[in-house]
Amino acid sequence: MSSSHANSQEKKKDRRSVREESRAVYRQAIMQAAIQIFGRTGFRDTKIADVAAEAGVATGTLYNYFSSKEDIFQSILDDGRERLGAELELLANIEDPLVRLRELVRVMFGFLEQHGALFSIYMQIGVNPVTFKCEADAGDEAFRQAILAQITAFLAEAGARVRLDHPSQTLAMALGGLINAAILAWVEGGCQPGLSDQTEVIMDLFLYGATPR
Amino acid sequence: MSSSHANSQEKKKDRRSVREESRAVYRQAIMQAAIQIFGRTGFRDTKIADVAAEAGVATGTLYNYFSSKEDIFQSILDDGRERLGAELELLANIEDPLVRLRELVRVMFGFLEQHGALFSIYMQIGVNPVTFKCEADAGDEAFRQAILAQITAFLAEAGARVRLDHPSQTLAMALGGLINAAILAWVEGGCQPGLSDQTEVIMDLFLYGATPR
Amino acid sequence: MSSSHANSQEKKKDRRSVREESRAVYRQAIMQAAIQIFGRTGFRDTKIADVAAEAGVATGTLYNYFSSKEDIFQSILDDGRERLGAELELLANIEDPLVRLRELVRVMFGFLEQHGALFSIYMQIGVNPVTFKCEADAGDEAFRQAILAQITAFLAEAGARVRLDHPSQTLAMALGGLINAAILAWVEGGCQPGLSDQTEVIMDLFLYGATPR
Amino acid sequence: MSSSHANSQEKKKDRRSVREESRAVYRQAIMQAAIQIFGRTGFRDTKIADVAAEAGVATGTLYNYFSSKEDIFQSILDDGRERLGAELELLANIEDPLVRLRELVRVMFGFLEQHGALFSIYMQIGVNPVTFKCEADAGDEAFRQAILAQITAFLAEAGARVRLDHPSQTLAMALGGLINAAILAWVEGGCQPGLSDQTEVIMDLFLYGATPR
DNA sequence: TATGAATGAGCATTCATTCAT
DNA sequence: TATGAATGAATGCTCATTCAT
Repeated sequence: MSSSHANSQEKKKDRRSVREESRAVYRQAIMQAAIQIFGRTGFRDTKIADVAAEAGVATGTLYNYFSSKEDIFQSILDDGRERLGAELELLANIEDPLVRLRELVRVMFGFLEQHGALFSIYMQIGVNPVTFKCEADAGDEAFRQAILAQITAFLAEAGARVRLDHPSQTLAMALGGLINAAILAWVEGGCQPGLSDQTEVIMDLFLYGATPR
Repeated sequence: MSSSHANSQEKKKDRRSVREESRAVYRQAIMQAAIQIFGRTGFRDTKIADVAAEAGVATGTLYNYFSSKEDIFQSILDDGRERLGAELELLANIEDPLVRLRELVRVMFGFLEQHGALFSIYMQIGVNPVTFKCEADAGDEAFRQAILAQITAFLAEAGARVRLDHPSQTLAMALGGLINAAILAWVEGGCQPGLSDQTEVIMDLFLYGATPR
Repeated sequence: MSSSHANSQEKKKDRRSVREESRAVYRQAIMQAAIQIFGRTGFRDTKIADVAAEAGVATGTLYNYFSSKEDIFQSILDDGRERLGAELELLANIEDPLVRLRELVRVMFGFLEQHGALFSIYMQIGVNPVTFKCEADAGDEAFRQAILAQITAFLAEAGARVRLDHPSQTLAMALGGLINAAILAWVEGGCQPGLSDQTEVIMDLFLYGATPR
Repeated sequence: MSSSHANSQEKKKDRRSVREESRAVYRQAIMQAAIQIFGRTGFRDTKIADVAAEAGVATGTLYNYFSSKEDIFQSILDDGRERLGAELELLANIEDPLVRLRELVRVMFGFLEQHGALFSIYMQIGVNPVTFKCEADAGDEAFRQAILAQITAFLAEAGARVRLDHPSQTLAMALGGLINAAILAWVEGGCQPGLSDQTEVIMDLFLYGATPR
């Protein structure tokens, strides 16, 4: 009897965990599909039906996992931020601030290479603060600012090893621009592998400029 | 009689030119209105009715001057490109390629300051080649490339006055990134006057980098 | 010239009044159609598309005249209330309160005979205070109460000509019940002409009861 | 062995009757829950999920006991009719037809007081023969008619003790209207206890009318 | 048999475009 | 040619029902 009881409990647990796992799997599948479609078509032009089709589920199913089209979009952004944020946190161990800066660039490039489609979602809001309205970009703008703040802090920590006749913010903005330019070129080139290799080039131009020494 | 005939012809001409002028005035009014609304609301979220209201005409009237919502949008872009292109052509007179480069930056910044609302239209397509689909961005991407090509040419013309261990395209891309960064910061700051003043800063960072000499 | 000017003004006026008239015609046509369909199908089961079809217009057209499905429903109720209210006001001239009461019954019966379909709309909210929730019934419940209040007042004015061992409100409630019963029977009988003829019967039963004198 | 056999048969019986009892318990629980929710929200606005939640079962379970949402609704009505019918049958013992009539009113009032929520379900179809369409109201309309027929019969049985210048049906209809009015007032007053006390008032007004003797 | 997630038909509303005046 | 009302296709979301576990 006790075994049967234990068994029943076990089954319940199993069922629950199976269900939870299944939920996670569905959520991920939907988000992956949505990343593809949003990335390809843009938020407004994406039809929920298309996302469902890409995910291989019925439209109604989406609403068992997300409350609305916007919720899906937000969840993708949040998820991406979380992942990138986690990767960036690992940089804290690096002693030298300029090395840390270089690795930050490398991490971002690596992240984009891994999550190409996700990136174009970011493009829809991150690069264009004017177009995309309040609802959706709040969190993301904060994230952009957070990265810029980190770059600024690294530069400040570098002290006299970088120029002091421009404020750290200005230098950070410049590096941000160079990173974006590399990304843009990479996207235009069709997202071919090798973005990470641009790290050295970007850092070289950032640190030493276009003039020969 | 001949005078009367001449008169009649003149009248016809007048009438025709008056009509043409009137058409041009309407077109301009509609485009101005559309720039405001598109800039404020984004392409997809803009309603034709709002553009018409802003322009002070009936919705049907728009379709006497433009064939569709997209046509209006495209016309705005073409118009802007034409104007900026004309301003950039004036640079040809400048001898020194690096001075020419600096003035190119200044011209772009000046243009943006003058056409703030127009700029955010550009944002909707120019900065994000991924999102905005084929129909609309063809012309604009070409324009972007044209500017980059010009920058590249200027840099090539500068010969050994710039580093030769990176291809001119790479340097051009870097300058493009710095320009974009400055623009982005300007927009985030609320498009306050003074963007042109960033020309020196951008060129300084581009040419000499972040490392003290 | 002045004549031409006057003419132009006239035309404008004409156009405006024609337009206003046209608007009114459309509104009425849509409301009539909606009365039919709501009456036949009930609020929830009525599809906007059906109303539009019945009215002979496109679905979008409805929204040029009403802001929502509920707005159409409300407008029908308001309109009906207004008409019935106007008819009831004419009773004020009648001296004898009991005659006035009888004529009130006759007016209500006559109104229903004229607006049969409209009646079943009333049924959807008026008779069932429990089911139909807050949004829609506020105005109508108030109207019901207003009529009951009027009946109550007439009875009070009748003084000792009616029984004083029950409060006027109770008597009014009873008369209301008799009216409703007659209406119900009339509806069940297929809304055949002759409802007004029930006035005397209802008043007779109300005043003298079921017991022979 | 035979005992074991008998035992086994007994067990089967037990098991079956246990199962049947269990089925009945579930059915009742679901119907009770549905009465609450339907009464609160109305048929169309009630979600099966809400009924299931109120009943404390899964949505799928409902469909093991009822074939559809409408089936649940119908079952509630049938059940209520059955119960009320049973109570009304007890009146048969009463000799005097007018006393029987009075007790019929009392039984109905008592039934409503006991089954308040059920009542508002009745309201959704019983009082409004126009709105609620054929599928659902057939049974109920029949029941309404059955009650009216009973009232009519009682009145006919009363012979000259009631007025003969109106057909019994008309008198029955009048009493039905008075009953409804009392119910309506009771509902509007929030279903406070004491509805049964209205029996005397209703009968008094029905029998003697509003005119003092 | 209970479960609860998947299903997908159904529907109110929007808005670019057309067209009669 | 200007007008602005009519048009109707398009789409996000709901929820009764089914079904695999």
